[in-house]
Amino acid sequence: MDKKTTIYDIAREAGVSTATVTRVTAGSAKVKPSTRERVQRVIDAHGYVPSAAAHALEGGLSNTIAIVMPLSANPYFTRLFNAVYEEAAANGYYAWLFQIRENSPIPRSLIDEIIRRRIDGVIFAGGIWSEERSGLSDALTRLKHHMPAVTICPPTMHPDCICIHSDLVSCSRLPVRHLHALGHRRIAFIGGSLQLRDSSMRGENFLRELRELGLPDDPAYHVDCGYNAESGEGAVLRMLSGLDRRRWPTAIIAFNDLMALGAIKQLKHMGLHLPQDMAIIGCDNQFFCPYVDPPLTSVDLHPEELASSAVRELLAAKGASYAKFNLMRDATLIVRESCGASLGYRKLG
Amino acid sequence: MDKKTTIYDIAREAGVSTATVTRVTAGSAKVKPSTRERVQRVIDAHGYVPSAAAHALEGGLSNTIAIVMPLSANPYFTRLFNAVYEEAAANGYYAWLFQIRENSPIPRSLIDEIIRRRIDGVIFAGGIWSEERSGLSDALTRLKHHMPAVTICPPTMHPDCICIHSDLVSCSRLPVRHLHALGHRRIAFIGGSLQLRDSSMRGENFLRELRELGLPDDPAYHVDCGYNAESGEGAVLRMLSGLDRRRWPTAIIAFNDLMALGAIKQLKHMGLHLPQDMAIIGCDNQFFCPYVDPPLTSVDLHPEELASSAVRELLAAKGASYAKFNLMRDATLIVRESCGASLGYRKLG
DNA sequence: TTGTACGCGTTATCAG
DNA sequence: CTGATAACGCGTACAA
Repeated sequence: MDKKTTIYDIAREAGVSTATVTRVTAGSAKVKPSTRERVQRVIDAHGYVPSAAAHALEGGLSNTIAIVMPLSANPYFTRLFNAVYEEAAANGYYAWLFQIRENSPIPRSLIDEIIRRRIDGVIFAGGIWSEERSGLSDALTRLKHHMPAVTICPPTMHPDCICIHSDLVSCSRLPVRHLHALGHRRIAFIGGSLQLRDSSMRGENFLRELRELGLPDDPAYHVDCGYNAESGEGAVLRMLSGLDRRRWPTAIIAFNDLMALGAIKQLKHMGLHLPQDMAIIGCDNQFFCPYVDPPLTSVDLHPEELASSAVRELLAAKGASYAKFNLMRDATLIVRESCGASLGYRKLG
Repeated sequence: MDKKTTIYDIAREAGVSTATVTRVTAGSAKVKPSTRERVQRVIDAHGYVPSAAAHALEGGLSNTIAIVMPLSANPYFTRLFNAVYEEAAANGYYAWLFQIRENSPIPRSLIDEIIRRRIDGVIFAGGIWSEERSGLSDALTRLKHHMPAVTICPPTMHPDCICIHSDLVSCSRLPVRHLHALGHRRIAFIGGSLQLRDSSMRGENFLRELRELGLPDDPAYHVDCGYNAESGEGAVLRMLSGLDRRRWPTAIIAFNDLMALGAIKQLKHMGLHLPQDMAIIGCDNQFFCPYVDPPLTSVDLHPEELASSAVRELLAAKGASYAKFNLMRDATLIVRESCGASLGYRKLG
């Protein structure tokens, strides 16, 4: 690493003033071609690039938005981030990802860091936060004076953020009604922890749907667990082994596709044939769904659209004093074979 | 957004000098407790946080490393990034992800941006770059004067980077020898484009292994295609439909697990039983491998270790004029059921 | 077309 | 313990 060359070095070596160097780098004002060329030569020779820090200090913007998400291997978050990155880029911004440990609160120091760097706005994503324990509320309050914030997670009442979320009602309704229409009567839900906001809301909605259809809302059909494939495996094992075979559900809805993957493995391991012996529906419509055996029916929450809306709203809110509002995106059921629809028969639960 | 409050505002309102405010925020020097408390109160009231830009200008560091990767849904890159992020955090750094379009060269403007922001070092990841067409070489040359660089991809001869890579020989050898030991004689490889560096090296190594074992290196057993599940599907279809059934391979090695996923779907669709009728081995040992039917045997390239080594070497290289060197990490074969090992029989090709 | 001089927000140095 | 002040690198008025 050479010791950093500054605009002064360039100016001196090219025999011009710093102002002229700026004129060349910014490409803006008129500079005599011969001068411009001479300066450019020196710039190239040194590989000189103006410092963003000095520029920002001088009034330039950081052109950066932050996104805060749980550190997770779940591709849902990759999709979310990629879409944020793309939409930001389309608007001339860079997206900076800050990760937090799953199930631990947003560190105060992280928010400080984001403020320190004078970032233009923040997106908080990750449905699994319980608002109270997550520190989200604190974070929004502290951020309030500095930059706009958007959340992509279950609706928040906090006044200092725009809140973009999936339609958690249709997210439960779609698979339940679909299974019901196929003739299923005993439907189970394996979902993340009831302690956490997103999964408990989904769980509640699930139960409401069952009741509306007059189906049994047996607590044994609702298993609390983690969020990955392994959790799905364990959940199915626990649920079925605790139940007399005649009371087994005929269909399972999983909180996400990872869990569905685990559930399928466990069901096959127990000798069941899918979807004949058990229908299953996941959530997130991940890339692997068409490749699961049987191909996995799943609810698509359209994370890419949530993400691009989030970026647009964030940038629109910038500078202006923005009003809090919620924006909801429909869910879509993508029917494949794991729910048995293609069998063309109506199961009688 | 309030108009930004500066250290001057705090100083004035607390009736002290800016120096004292710094002493309070930095927590370093001695300040009379009563003064400190008074200043802190004003700071809290305004939610004041010192600007990183001004700090950097004054000589402070950015404490940021960049990682440049292809924009991809492949979870391999998520694992890589997450590990970089964690290792960086463990060393007091933030990792900033910059994405580039798959198969397009690294934009000059991106490198400029990274220099502009005075980032402390860069990691380039993504095995699929052909060095010449990727602009990697240019990028390294331009970066040379500004910050150290580490690549995580096939070994580069470029003098201005530390190069960390997987052992591409064992990556081909492990699955080929394993299948050979199981009795397979006609082994195929479906790999990314031969145009690109990583896949062509893997392809060559694959052929060399076949020859060393005296197996047929029929060109029909080597299909060129993309990198996702869909590509895998197509590759299998093209390969098998172009081949007399008696000449079909008895085993397929896929460039990565995504392609293996697609291959498996296509093979089942053609009515084959796995692994009896066809063994298959993937690469990357992704989270879904144990949940594929049959569970997918895969080569683990240990991306997390590549990533953390990259960060450590990068930080070690910082400031010092560093020497170019290569660092190679072994691959590991994770045997599951898709290669038929558990069948305990030796197939005679 | 070009140069001079100041301000941006911080920290560090040095004097009190 | 505290305050005044000089950098830090850049862009931008304003002047020439």
